[in-house]
Formats: sequence, structure tokens, C-alpha cells
Amino acid sequence: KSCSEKKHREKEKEKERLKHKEKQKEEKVDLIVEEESQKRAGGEVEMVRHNRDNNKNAGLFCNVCLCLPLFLRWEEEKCTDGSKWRFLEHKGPVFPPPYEPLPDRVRFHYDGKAMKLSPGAEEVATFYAKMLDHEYTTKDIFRKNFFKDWRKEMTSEEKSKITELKKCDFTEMHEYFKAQSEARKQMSKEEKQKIKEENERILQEYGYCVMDNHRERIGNFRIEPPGLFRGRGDHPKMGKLKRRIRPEDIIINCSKDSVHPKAPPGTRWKEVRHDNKVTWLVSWTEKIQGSIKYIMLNPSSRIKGEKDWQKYETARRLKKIVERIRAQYREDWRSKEMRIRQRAVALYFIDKLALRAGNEKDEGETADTVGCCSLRVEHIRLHPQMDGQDYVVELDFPGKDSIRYYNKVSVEKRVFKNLQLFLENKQAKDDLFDRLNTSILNKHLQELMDGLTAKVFRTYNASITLQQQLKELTSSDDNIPEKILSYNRANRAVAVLCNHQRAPPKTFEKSMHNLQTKIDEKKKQLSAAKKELKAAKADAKTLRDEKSKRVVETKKKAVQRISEQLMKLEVQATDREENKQIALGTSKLNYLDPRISVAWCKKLGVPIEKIYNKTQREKFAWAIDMTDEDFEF
DNA sequence: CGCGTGTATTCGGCTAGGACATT
DNA sequence: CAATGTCCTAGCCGAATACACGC
Repeated sequence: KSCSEKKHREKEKEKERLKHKEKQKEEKVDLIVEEESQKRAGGEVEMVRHNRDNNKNAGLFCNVCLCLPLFLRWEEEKCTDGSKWRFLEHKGPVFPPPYEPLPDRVRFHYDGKAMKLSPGAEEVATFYAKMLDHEYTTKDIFRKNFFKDWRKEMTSEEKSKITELKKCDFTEMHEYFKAQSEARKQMSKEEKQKIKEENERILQEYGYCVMDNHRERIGNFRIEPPGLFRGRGDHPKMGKLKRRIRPEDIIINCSKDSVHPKAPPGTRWKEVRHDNKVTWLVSWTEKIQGSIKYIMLNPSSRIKGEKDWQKYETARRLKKIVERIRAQYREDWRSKEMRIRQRAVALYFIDKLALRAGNEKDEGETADTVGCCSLRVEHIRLHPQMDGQDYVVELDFPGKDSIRYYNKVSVEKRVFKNLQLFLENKQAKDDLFDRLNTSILNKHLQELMDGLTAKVFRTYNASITLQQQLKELTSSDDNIPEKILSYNRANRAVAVLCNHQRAPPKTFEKSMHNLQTKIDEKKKQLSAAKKELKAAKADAKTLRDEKSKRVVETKKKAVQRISEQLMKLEVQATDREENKQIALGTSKLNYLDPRISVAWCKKLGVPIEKIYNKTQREKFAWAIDMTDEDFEF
């Protein structure tokens, strides 16, 4: 059933494409562009080796124009004046549904007594009730912040009654929501299908915009629903109320000459502006940190893809001069000036350890996390000698998202001596690099290379590591599962470098155990199959007829198949074990030049689908499209 | 062997956190 | 140089999907 539905959808899409293509032809855009691309194919643009007719990735092209490979299209449409688009039309954001008061039977209790809350107070109470079995609700700061904000939503009567959170009993509400989500799971197929269709309708209406001549997918077209703020780590604002966003809070950005999005009936937007120097479609101010939130396009869009491409091109430019930069910062370790020594040592950390830049943060407003430039004395320990190594630096600090960075590295003597110097006469809370911040560092980097900033080192080191590791680990003789294991190992080396950690999956032990059982069974199966093969061979030798020969062949094949399956399982087990606490996704999505992976796939005959799933292929369409097997980062 | 059902795994949405440019 | 604005990076978690299993 679902298969025929898929086909149907495909057909629909195809129809739409054709329609759009017709339109394009009418405007003669296709023709002009075609000629232009022929001209370029002559030489100028390095990457133009593309033959449209041979292209198997037709589905990757813009579904409006279907005219050109992405990167060529981008070339065509390039603007130099800093404007990000010429035309932008969209339908505005989708708001979350309004609050539905609880049925009367679901009661809130205060100090043991049932109590009906006013709708405003009740809504906020449900936010808390929904989180009851989350660790957050055990934290003092969370509870304190929640209670304070909740009281602001109460009527004066409620306010005078409800004075202590610990006398509040939300369990009935909690049970109610659990039952609700259970009921949702138990819904019939038809009901589920209906919901799916409705979501699809909303996606089609609000999930796309037209930017310049293309229909592009929007990233997050839904306004964030109200709830309780969940900061990460020890966030001083956790538990605060995130208010409902109203149309009056929202700024719309679109073309003057587009059909402007309509505010919901009886409301109006805060503002409609037409700023083509920015890429966002909708923005609002979030009241907890006072920061601005945006609705922007999906990673598959031109505007994101082009930027991504550019990011990797910058990293490749760094590759060309990185040795020179290294020579220089080594030189700077002996500078007369403290600020230069600090800059040079910090840059060494950023380069060698792939640390983030480390901007200052406002104390008290955010969790206490640091990066390179904001490291403090308490985050570093020096060991002239440790584990048989000289000059060991021990780093231990909370990084982005309060993920712990812990590492012991042996450094050069000069770095070590400098660090000792930086630490002299300082307290635990003092900055390690007191004469340095990200702005100073980036200003310096800018002078070394156009577009160079601290984060380019992270991108560069991640990508170059992947390329090296792939070269080192894979051989063309390996079979596909082995190649994929090697790819994952290369990917893993990068994730370790960038400190991309995850909590071990809750079911890790169990799933590992299951896999082991499967492996044991396979082994038994294999030895049985081998035995059978032997017997068959013996039969064939004595009987010498066609039939027994055929039996030998089938048994042979069975043995082969089973041993392949076994191998696959064993590889899978290794891969999973090694991946216990490491997240590969972040580096794959944000740090690894996709062209490295695409080239590797082509060279080794690995289908790209084994490396990138559908979303990833959409995001990296430009790379899949332009890269051939001898691409070098 | 196909089918429905329950369970493990993967995906992608969500939204916070950070880098860096601009004001 | 601090504040603001923009957009990229991040892990978590529920939903979707793949897979195993029994009939």
C-alpha cells in the first residue's frame, strides 16, 4: 500500500516539475542558461566538468527549474553587492495551537486539596507537569525559576494561596498527558494517515518559499511553542517561562513586490520589512536571553549550500598556508611581548586540539562554559613529567553545551614554559590568556589570510584528518562493509578530535548483547554449512554425476553467503562498540568537506547512500553533483 | 513466503549555544 | 569596546522507519 502511495507522490512531483519546466521554457531562461554553461565548460571554472545528459542525480536539482547543476546555477546567480537575494516570497510562520484547558476531572492539588486553576496559571502548570519525570524538576534552580515565573501568571487569589512549590501536586496532570501520548500511539491507521496528510498539507503551504527563481524548503517554519526554558549544564535561567509568541512580536522579511504573508485574523505583525542583505524570513525576540530567533532556509537551499561550499573553500585556502602560519606562531612563542606569546600559544591550542575560539559570555546569564581564549587557570594543569612523557598539559573544562573537554597532551618545551609564565601569580578564576580575546586573535588571523578566523582551523583540521585517515585505512581490496567500517573509523577520529560526545544510548548494553548472540548463532550456522559442503564434496567424488556437482555448488554458495553475513555482523559489532560515546553526525554535517566523502565513494565503488542518508544527500547535493573521484581537499 | 505486529535503530525536528561581523 | 544581529553548530528526544518474529 505504502509503496503505491509513494509512486503516486512521485508522479505528482513529476507533474509539478514538468509544469515548472514548461514555464521556464516560456521565459526562455533555460535556453540562455544552457548556452552560458556550454561556454563555461570550456575552461574558466575549475569544477565544470559536468555533462547534464549523463547526470544520474537529476532528482537533486531544483524542482522548479531543473536547468543546471547546483553549483553552476549558483555561479550564474552570483551577486557582488552583499545582497543575498532579489526576490523573496513566503507565507509566514505557523503558530502552535492555542492552549486547550484541561478537562475538569484532571485536577491540580495544593497542600492535599483539589484546586481549579485559572487558564493562564493552568497552562504554565502543565508545562511543569509534562516534565515531571525529567531530571530538571529535581534541580533547585529550575524549580525556583519556574515557581517565580508561574506565580506571575496566577490570579491574585491563586497567588495568595499557592506559596510553596513543594505543596503542589501535578501528578494527575502528568498522568493525563502520559495517557494522551499513549492514546496517540494507539490511534488507528486511518487516523494516523489523516494526521500525516494534514502535516503534509501544512508543509506544502508553509514549508516552502520562493527565493529568486526557485522554490526552496524552509528550515523551521513553526514558531517555538511556549514552555519552560531548558538550558544545558548549570544554566542560571533553567525553568523560566518561555512565553507564547504572538503575531505582534513577529517581524516578517520579504520582497516588496511579493505577496506578503497575512497575519492570523484579528492580529497584525510587528513589522514587515524588505531587507535583502539578510537571509531570514521571520524573526522575533526571545525574552529569556533577549536574543533574536529566526526562521531561515533548509540546508538544501542555495543560500545555505553556497555558504557551506565557501566555508570549505576557505579551509582549503588555509591548507595552502598552514605550514607558514605554524612556523610563525612557533616563532612568536619567544616574542618579547606577552600579548604575542599568548596569542601564539592560544593559536597552537586551536590548531593542535581543534578548540573553539572561546568568546566571553555574560556571567550570570548563561552556563559557565569556556573555549580557548576564555580558558581559566583552574582549567589547566602542567606536569613536567607524566606517564613517561615530558611537558604534559592537562586540560579539563566545560565546553559548548557544557560538554566536558578532558585531554592530556604532550607539548613542546617552549609552549610549556610559556604556560608556566602565564600562570604565574594568578588565582584559579583568572584568565589564562589575560592579554587575549577572540577579537584580537581573529584580527591577527585576518591579516594572515583573507577570511581566516579561529573556526577555520577546526574545519580544516577536521577535513584534512578525514582525508588522511581514509587514505590510510581503506584499501580497494576491502569489501563494502569493511570499507564502511573504515569510513566510520576515519569519521570517528574527527569526532574525537572535535570532542563530539554523546551519552551512551540507554539500550547500549542490551543491543550489544543481542548482536553478540546473533554472531554466535551465525558461527554455528557457518560450521554446519561447512560440514554439509564437505559431505557434498565427498558424495560428488564417489558419485561423479551432474546432480551431486550441483549440490556442491549450492553448498559452496551457502557457505560463502553465511561467512559474509558473519563478517558483516562482526564488523557491525566493532563499529558499534567503538562508537559508544561518540557522535559522528555533528562532524559529518558541519566539519567534513562532503567532496572528500563523495570522491572516496566514487573511487572505491561505495554507493553514496551508504555514507549519506536522504537529508544529508539533499544538503550535500552540490558536492555530490560536482565532485569526481580525484578530488583532493 | 507474505503479512501483520512488536521492538530496535535511525532520522530529523527542535531549540539552545557559540562564532563572528556589524553597529 | 560593548551591544546587537546574523547565521552556524550542538546534543537530545520523539517520530518514523527498518527489522525481527510469529502466524
